[in-house]
Amino acid sequence: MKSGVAPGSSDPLDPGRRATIREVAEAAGVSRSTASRALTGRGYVAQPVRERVREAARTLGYVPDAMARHLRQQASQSIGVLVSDLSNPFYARLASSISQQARKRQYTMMLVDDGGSPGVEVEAAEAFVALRVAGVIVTPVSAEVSSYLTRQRIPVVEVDRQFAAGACDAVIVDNENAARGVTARLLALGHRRIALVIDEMHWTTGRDRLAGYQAAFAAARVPLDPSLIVSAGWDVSAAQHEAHKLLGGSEPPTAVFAANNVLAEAVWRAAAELGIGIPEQLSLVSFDDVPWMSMVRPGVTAVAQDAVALGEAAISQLFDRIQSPAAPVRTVMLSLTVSERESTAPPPA
Amino acid sequence: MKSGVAPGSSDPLDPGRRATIREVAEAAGVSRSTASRALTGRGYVAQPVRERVREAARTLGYVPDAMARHLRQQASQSIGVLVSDLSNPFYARLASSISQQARKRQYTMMLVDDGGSPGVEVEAAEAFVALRVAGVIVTPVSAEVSSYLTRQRIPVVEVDRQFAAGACDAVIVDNENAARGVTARLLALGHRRIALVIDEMHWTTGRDRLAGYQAAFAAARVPLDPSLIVSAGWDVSAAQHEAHKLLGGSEPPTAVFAANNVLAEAVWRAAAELGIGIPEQLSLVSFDDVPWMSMVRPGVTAVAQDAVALGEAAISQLFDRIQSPAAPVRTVMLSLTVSERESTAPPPA
DNA sequence: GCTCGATATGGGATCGATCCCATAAGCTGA
DNA sequence: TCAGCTTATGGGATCGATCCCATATCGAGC
Repeated sequence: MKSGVAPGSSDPLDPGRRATIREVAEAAGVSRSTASRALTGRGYVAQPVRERVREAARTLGYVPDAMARHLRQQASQSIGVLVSDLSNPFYARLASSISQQARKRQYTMMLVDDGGSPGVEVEAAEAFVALRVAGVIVTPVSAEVSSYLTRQRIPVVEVDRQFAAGACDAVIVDNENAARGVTARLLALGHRRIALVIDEMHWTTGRDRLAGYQAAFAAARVPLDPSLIVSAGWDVSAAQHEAHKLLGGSEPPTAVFAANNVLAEAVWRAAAELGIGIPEQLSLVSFDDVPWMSMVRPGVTAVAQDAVALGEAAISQLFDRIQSPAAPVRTVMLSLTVSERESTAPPPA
Repeated sequence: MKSGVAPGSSDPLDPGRRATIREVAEAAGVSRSTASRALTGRGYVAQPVRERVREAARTLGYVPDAMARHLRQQASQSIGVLVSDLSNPFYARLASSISQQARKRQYTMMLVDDGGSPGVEVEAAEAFVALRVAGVIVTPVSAEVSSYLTRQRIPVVEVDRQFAAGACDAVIVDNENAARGVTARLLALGHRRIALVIDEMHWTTGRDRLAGYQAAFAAARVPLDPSLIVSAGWDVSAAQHEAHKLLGGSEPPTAVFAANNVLAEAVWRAAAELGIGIPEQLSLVSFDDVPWMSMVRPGVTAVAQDAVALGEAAISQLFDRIQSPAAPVRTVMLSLTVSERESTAPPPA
């Protein structure tokens, strides 16, 4: 009668400490090796023994220690995900989609909301390295993350934005085409003073949306007033202030193309404050379709990014990379659709 | 000249494998023990030695293996978080808040979106146990999770909903009071046919919101028509169908209290479809204030839950519990405020 | 001179699971 | 009868970091 545990423990699921495989093996009367084979299903184990071990594990409430397993196997079953702002519905849907896909593949997800800060981003990447994650999906805010993780031999996929073009995989959307499309639509309606409200213009997202906007003007041979390109920053309220200035100015635009959902919200609110009627006095188009755009009246026409598809593409790309680390780097570009609503009309006469 | 690595490796940050503490120690000409002490800062190390070791670690791009460390220390630096639906802004803000707080405390967050499925929830809990997380924060959909994790001696905090009252810590909001308050407001405006559109009525959230609704009727001595309590399920479109039936029926309500933001959205869309004017023909109040409610016209009056405060309270509760596992179980209840907007008015004459 | 304490370092054991290898039994076929 | 194969099991070694303990040196105090 081997003992040593607390006296009178009635519940087998009530150990002072958690059960280890050694205890499972002892309970089943086999060695740790056999117990391990029985539970993982790798290697020879006689049928009755396998069942005895499984039964013992169940009784003891045994849950294998993932740390120990991964340490031995030098590979973990989790992926790291790094997004800019979880409270933005776009990133939330992206994260949700990635979480679901990861679970399907029996991986767990480490998620960090870096709040758009490069410092936090790199810090989180270091934590991922320490945890030896199998791979990382990131919506980058600097070139540092991907290069650091690549140096550390950890597969990375950049999503939405791309900083390390050619150096690591990426899944992005066709920003330029979509931006050109909606801008062209506004031009075709007769608008000439079309403002672009944007956050930044150096990363792929901003750069390409800007490029599409400019390309549409060029194709229509319409001169472009550079003062209509407004850099409005990240914060909703700051952006709202900028939008207020733009719309309330002496020579306001007749249409606005907002480069993301936060900026569209800012423009919408600013227009409401100023009592500017949409679409009679101002046409509005957004990049990134989120629920409120189909709830307000008039509904806001928006370029729809399928965040779920984006997440799925990213994770499938990541697992391809994990499987074949030496395969050539790939950039996947998803095309976009436009959700046509009622926020556009010809400019006021 | 000890060697063995790939020939001609020029970049010190380009190892075939990742550097271990053994290699750092060798590079600095000390033992592993000393290197460990130098890096963790625990125990005696002479100043020059400490600097030599740190320098060697930097040069080699050394990142300690969290698995190995936690295996040895029998404690991990990560927490598990389990939410019902990341694409719902309420859970997204909650997760975002928890992520930020965890990072501040040098913990990483494992996040799972269980999609409201009890099966997935338990599965995720098992993964958390396997990873030996320091604690778990969960918006539970069954009593199983908390009891399982508690049995496994893992600190749990239930947030938003409470299943294991008295058995584990919880952070919830004062659902009953808030529900009674807004219902009373509608009654005071003269409404008698006030519908409650709700998802479930057995968990704390649903039960208490229902109780508050009923209490308001009782206090006002107004009889309550049970057919006005509509169970509309989880899905937006299904809920929209239910709302459509309710509002389009022969004896429609003059006011609706929607028990969460998804249901409010469904009611809002259904009213729009049917051309029912808010607030002239129908007053609407929501539980859980989300951005679109302040963007649509009229704005929707809503009970505001501060998801950020909820997350902060949950995580501080969790760390208290981690520090003192034997402390008495606590339930924290946060009070709520009402965002008064324009979606309510006296009933049509 | 010797003990005592503080400073400083290294050697091995340890955490829990896996996996290579040794061993052995049972069976087939030459 | 024995080699050669399959089936089945157990005994260490291993992953990487930590930490207890042994050891060593130095200076101070008696």
